[in-house]
Amino acid sequence: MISLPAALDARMQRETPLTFFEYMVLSVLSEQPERTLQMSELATRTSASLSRLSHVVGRLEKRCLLERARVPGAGRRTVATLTEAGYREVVAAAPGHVAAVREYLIDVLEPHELATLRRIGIAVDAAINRRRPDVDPPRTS
Amino acid sequence: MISLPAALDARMQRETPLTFFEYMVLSVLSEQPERTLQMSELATRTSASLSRLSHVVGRLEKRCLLERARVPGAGRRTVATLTEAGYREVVAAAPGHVAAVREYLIDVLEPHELATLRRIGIAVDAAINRRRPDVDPPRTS
DNA sequence: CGCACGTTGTTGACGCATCAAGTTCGGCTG
DNA sequence: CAGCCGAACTTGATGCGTCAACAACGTGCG
Repeated sequence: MISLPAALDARMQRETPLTFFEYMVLSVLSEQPERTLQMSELATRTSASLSRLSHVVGRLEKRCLLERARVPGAGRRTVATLTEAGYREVVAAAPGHVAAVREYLIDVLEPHELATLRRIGIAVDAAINRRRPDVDPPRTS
Repeated sequence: MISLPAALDARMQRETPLTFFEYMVLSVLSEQPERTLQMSELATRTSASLSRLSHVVGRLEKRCLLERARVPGAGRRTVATLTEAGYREVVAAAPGHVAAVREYLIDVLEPHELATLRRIGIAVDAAINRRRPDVDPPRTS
């Protein structure tokens, strides 16, 4: 559990100019209808805090892989949209990412082990979010 | 896999003045005969790079939780030794750490799921270390 | 006997995550 | 309709991890 994320991240950065998390962000966007998603929605889908996402999106914007735009007349809502360059970047990176995950995880497990791992993930997530259902919560105490 | 380490780390830092990794370091030391271990050995047992360990040990030393000492006549060998204060710190932190791991992982799993998870861990570790058996390798290319 | 090399650690610079504070909206309430 | 509150982001400071370079120490080879 400790080694796997580190190993994946290390390998990704060797083969592509993308962090694992950056890849997740771009990847989620690429699957969206207009390649566009609101920041807070993007945050929950990548299981990141809004703060972290904002920083990362800021960097990705500087690298011209996506763009931000305020949604007028809708509070402070902001959407991020994948650019053409960003789309090409994800597409180029995808095979390597998939291969890494297969090599380190999927391919070394029996089908029933994978199924169990899936159940474990769901159970653990539930346990974590039971008393702390929010990421980046406002200070209530 | 992504959420669990973050959740554990967050909870530890709320309840104790120790990072999960700092806890591991102190904990490993506390189980040693003289509460003493060589840096490189400590690094492998905490699955960290020597560099990372050196930084962390440096900080822990500033906080007087352990001490470093060169071993004369043995290359550049250095050993870290837990102080009394360090020992008290681990002992105080231990129950919280154990409780957190139980709450988020152990207690939400069926025994057979836990057993499978164990096998998964071993398989994944093997896959990761197959072609990259060294941490912090010298640049050979 | 000297020096080149491998081992073992340490250090500094840099990048990323986190936390707390600030900002900008809309909506509700009195 | 005025002020207040919460939602949705952003920003800046701080701390940790990583990488590459360096440092210190034996050892074996020529």
